[in-house]
Amino acid sequence: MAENTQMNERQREAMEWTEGPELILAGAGSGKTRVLTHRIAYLIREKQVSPWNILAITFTNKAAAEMRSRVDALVESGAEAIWVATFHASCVRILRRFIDRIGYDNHFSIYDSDDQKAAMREVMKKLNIDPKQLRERSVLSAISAAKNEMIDSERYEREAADYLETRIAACYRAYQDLLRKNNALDFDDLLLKTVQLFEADPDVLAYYQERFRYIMVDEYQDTNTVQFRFVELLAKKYRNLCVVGDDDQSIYKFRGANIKNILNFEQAFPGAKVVKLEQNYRSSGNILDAANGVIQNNEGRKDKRLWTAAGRGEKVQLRRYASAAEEAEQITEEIKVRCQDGAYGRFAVLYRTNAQSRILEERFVAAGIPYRLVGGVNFYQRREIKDVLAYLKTVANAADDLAVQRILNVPKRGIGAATVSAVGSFAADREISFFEALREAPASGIAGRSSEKIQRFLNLIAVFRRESEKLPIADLIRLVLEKSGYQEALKEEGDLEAQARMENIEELISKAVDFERDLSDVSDRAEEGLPADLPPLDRFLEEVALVADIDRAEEGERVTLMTLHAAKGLEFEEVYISGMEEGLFPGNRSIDDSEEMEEERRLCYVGITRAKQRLSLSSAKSRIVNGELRFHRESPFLAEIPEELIERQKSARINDDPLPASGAHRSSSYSGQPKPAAFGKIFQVEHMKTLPYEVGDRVRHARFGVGSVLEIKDGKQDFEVTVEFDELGRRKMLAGFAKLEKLTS
DNA sequence: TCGAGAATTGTTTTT
DNA sequence: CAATTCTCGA
Repeated sequence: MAENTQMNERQREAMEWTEGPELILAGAGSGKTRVLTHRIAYLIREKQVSPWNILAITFTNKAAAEMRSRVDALVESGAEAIWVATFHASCVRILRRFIDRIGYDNHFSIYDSDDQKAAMREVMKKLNIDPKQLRERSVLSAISAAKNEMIDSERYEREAADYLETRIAACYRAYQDLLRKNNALDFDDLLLKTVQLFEADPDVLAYYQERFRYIMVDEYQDTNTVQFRFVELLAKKYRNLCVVGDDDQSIYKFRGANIKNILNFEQAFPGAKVVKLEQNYRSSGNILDAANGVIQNNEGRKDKRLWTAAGRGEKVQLRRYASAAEEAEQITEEIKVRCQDGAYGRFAVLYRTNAQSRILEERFVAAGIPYRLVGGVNFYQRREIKDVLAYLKTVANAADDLAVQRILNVPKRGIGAATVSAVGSFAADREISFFEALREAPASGIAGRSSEKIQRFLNLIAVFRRESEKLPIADLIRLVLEKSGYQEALKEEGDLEAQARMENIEELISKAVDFERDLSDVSDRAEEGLPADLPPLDRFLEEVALVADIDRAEEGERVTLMTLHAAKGLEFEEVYISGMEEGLFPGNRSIDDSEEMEEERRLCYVGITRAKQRLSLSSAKSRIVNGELRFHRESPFLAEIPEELIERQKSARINDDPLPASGAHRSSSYSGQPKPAAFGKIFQVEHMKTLPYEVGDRVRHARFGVGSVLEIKDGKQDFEVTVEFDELGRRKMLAGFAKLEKLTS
């Protein structure tokens, strides 16, 4: 929505209420970000509030960045002083400064989910718990749930009701000890420790209460109990708390989001002003009514109904296909037909699970339609990136045993599991860190034959540490790659995958360059009187820990492919939601649980309301899930859309054999059956015969620049394309990975 | 100690 | 189906 259009009455009312608690119930597409940003500008301009006293909290980095730039555009001066950050980033900032007050070291590492898994594995080994009996995953999620509810390990132990919980309690305690020993916090700890800090140290709390006199929280329906407490504590003194949310868009229950936070806001903050934003500026009437039709089946929601001044628009398209392959093919085809002007950015294809993206991607590549895949495997989770980061972490925080262990034998140095466990138990005996144990190992003969190799490793790290003092991070990474032999090992592998890894590392390096440039630009920390002693490397690692994905340049017009969750907060002219099937969306687990069903329904509501002009919902009669062919009926949500809004089409390829009755078996899996001959034959992708370019074409690569295609070879999974780049010379790459763009000139 | 091949296992969704 | 873990031979 354009920033300069007039605000409607409700929006203005919400904006102008600045003193005391306020709940803004902002339906999808009702302009809530607009209200928030204008409210900030209003506080500063009309109410003479210092930007310094404003805190705006979001959930995602994307949302924070978006809000930041819109506020910057609106506020003429002093905008940098406004704190706009995610919950996690805010907490890190506070903890870096004050966590020593509750007995931690300010230089803590932040563990991501992989680190957590590794830590838990170690814990369970130590406690002699069979990982088959009790999965580390489920222990971790139990711990996470506990932390979200602010239950520490002691209390968990006390309240453990059965044997299983007792075991988990033991893991919890040991896990927490391990993190503590490694000087690390996990994501949940960031919030929990901040709240504990506030509760333990009135001075710190008072400092931040005074600082943040005006607090705004976006996506309030997604807050969990710790987050609520965090906000509640901060707002306690001035009570200028404004939360914006939509209970119908609460889709993160699995992550501890407590929908009661929004439903009971008025009880928690008596005298709260409540404003409902119900006018939708995004979708056409039919789409909006479809959304309303679905969501009204949920109970226990705040009463509201979105309306629009726009016309009916096109009807909602409902499609039924014979197979997931056909679905993907038809969606691709339709987009191609509907997009004559090449403005592919208008389209998005949404789905329930990331696994569904692959089949779509294949078709997009085959059709030569540019697309952008959001989510999936995080950039920072890739092996090579984690390896490099582990080197950096080792340099920055030698107490981070996990990082040290990760790189000790990467690349291969002939230091194996036997040595690691010997050094590990040596470290445990002496109560020293793994790294220190490594240092002493050669002398005390612990490591035996590996002593020399360990010594070489230690020297390597010592060099890095020395150099890290004076080198920019990017150069340090290059040094690590070279001296550690990592680069050479990759080169030796020599295949395209190795090259892709190298490219990713290059991307990390350029990220580091950007980071340090930004750092020298404006340092918002400096003016806050933060001890400037936090070295750039530490800050870089911190940033990287809190950012899920690298923001790849969004150059060019591309169709967006992403999960429904990732789509929240976005909008597109035309939206395709694929896989509208019972058993997939809603998932099998949700079907006999009404709370889960409501969550899925909200997710469906979120998906529908992303569409501005045209919405297409499709399902496939058969689809391969986890390697087995499954048959699904249409999602029950489709039946909740009023018939008169719908335009239906059914694939001619569907035969009308009835599907088995629903209650018969919960998973309608037919895995044992022989495949009908029709499958595979008809839908076989004729091996991506169509790349959008051919030999001799001029193409552009996101980073390598412009070049000419020399050769296209039919590889195992993808085409191998050789390009002669003008600047960088000859490179071989996978077509799917390199995403080359044909130049028309 | 390491790599290749076999076996097994799993799914939501993410800061 | 694909990613991870396991097992075994060298």
